[in-house]
Amino acid sequence: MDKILEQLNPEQREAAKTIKGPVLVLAGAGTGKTRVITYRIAYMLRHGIPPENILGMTFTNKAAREMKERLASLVSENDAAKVTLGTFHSFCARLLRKEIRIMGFTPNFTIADDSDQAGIIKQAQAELGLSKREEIPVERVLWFIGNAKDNLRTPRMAKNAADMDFDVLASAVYERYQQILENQNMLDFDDLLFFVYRMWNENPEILKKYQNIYKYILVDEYQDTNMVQFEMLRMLAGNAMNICAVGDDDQSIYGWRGAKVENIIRFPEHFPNTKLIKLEQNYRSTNKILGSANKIISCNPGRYEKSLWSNQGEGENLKVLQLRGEEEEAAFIADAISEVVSTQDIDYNDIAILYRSNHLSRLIEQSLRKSQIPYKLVGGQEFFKRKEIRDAAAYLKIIVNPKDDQSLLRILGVPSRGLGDKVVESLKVLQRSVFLSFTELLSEKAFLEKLSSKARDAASAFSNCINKYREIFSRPGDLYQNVNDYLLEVGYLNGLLKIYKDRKEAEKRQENVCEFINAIAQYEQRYQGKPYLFEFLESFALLDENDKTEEEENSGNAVILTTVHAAKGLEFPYVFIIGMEHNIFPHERSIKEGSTEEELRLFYVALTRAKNNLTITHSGSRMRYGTPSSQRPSVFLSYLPEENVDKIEQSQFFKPVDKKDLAEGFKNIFNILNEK
DNA sequence: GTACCCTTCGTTTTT
DNA sequence: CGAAGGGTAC
Ligand SMILES: Nc1ncnc2c1ncn2[C@@H]1O[C@H](COP(=O)(O)OP(=O)(O)OP(=O)(O)O)[C@@H](O)[C@H]1O
Repeated sequence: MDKILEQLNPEQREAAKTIKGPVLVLAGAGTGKTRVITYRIAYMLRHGIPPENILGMTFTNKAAREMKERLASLVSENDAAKVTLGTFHSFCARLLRKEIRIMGFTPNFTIADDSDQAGIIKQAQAELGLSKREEIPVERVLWFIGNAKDNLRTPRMAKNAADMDFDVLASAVYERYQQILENQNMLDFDDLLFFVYRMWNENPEILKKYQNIYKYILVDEYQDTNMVQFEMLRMLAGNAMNICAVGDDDQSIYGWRGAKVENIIRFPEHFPNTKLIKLEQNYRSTNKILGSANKIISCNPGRYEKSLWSNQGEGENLKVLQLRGEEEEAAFIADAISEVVSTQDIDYNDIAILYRSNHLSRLIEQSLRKSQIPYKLVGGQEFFKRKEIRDAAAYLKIIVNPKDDQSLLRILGVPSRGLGDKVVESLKVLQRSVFLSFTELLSEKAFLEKLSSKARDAASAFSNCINKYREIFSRPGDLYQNVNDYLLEVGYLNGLLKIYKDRKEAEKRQENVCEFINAIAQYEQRYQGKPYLFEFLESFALLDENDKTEEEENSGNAVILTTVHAAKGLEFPYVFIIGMEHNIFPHERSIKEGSTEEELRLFYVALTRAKNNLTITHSGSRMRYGTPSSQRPSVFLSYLPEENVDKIEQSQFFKPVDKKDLAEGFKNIFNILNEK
């Protein structure tokens, strides 16, 4: 038999072999769905399908990279490299670099981050002349616009559909917002998908072109696709419908950002003559863990029952511990890890610590550092949200996209260079009559004439520097060197010391910026050939830099700290779940909104990450907004099957109660008593 | 135009 | 408790 197919069970094999027509693999956790995708691609390549014709969609960029590596080990590296693998967002971004002119943008468009978005929304509301009373909070507008785009609504459609006052106002803001984005040659995250959808929808010949390229489509984590993503897939799959989706409705955990489980449930309706395949063998977890997870998910009403079994043995009971406070919890985790690593055949990188929300990692990190336990914090875009990093990125964006006024506003006064609010005001005024972007205006006579001689000199110097580096960066390569030179010459690197008066803080910020520049160097090394600056920025905007495959520090041997969301699709021999408390997991807000079913699925995902050992902790008290609050254990804990769980004290974790030891101990005590 | 002090406020989850 | 934004005093 085929070498590739040998490594699959009969059901998986069936899915891998069926390369024509729609295939849906609907199966529980750890049953080898991702493996089906990978091996199916390998099988297709072995059977002469050109790699260029294959498109694989993953949920994260990291998953795409790992799949590519796995693929390279199954087929030739060359073939693997030619398969298109990525997230919907990165796929769309790359596609738009080639095709976006038809949508009235130019290929050097930049991607708006959320601070850009917030700024534009404020500007839009100001331009509409909304008073403080009428203004809608930025987050609500953001939600409205994102929701509209996910559901294929343009500003005009949103306006037409608006009936309530709020919708009327919000869609007006949406319209302004979109106009501002267009003026600045910017797209937001959701636009990446929506633009491709509209482009294909309105230009059949372009759709046709891509249908002829991507003849075979595979999608991982299909339960977390949203409406645009589905519509894109439906269009691209066309009549041939060579599409294979894998997923698990019980692991749908992104409903809050528009993902639709119906997509996977109704796949057979959407794609007629679907071959539906179910996988029931779990290759990941012991039966104690799998049984507990099955029991948990069965507490949700109205789901499609799945039967799952495992031959990974019975395994050990789950351990549940209550700690007095959060410091104790953090200390316990560190102690437990030290113990486990020194007494069992377990490495740091076999261990993961999972939690509901990012801030819960803080104390754990401190505690691990104190115990000198190497760890790696995944996801958590804290680093990229730092002011100094975003400022540095804005300096680069302004080079790539001269129309990016948002970035210019961001960095014009950072560090202060004599160009403040007054200058910004006159830029805005002038823009109403002279239709140029802010960077262009900076070197316009009409603008410079309005300034004091001091401001004029500052503006000219600044704009000369930008123009000089725009020229330099118009060629690919030498990014590291050029970025360094540029940030130095434009006064940003040294300016940091002026901006942050506290010495220590300034140095820390400078360090961060250096790390950012190092990321550019790493990107350059990874890249085959010479990258353009815009390519790095795109990779940066798509958070590609966020989850690089483990190399670097710790030689890869480190405990993983991650949210449950970011752990989706991963597996670890030894898992800790922390902060298992009411109002944390399930989250307070989900309780208020009545969306605890998704929280329970999230808990299911957390449990099913573990292969052999699972320890769950909750704390009796926790600081909330700087004041201590007493915490109750999560209801979810009471759903666990009692026979699979040991509720233990801290001390018992370190001295497992062994019946023989116990008997021995009693004997000794009796002996001592008798002697006396 | 800039520096610093004061309030306010809020905390899911992420491509 | 911390970040971030607004307001006031140089
Ligand atoms: N046929 C098989 N033979 C041996 N091991 C397998 C087989 N199929 C899958 N596995 C192993 O089972 C584990 C889980 O596989 P995989 O990650 O593909 O499952 P999944 O269904 O995608 O999981 P999840 O639902 O959590 O994303 C992996 O370690 C994989 O190597």
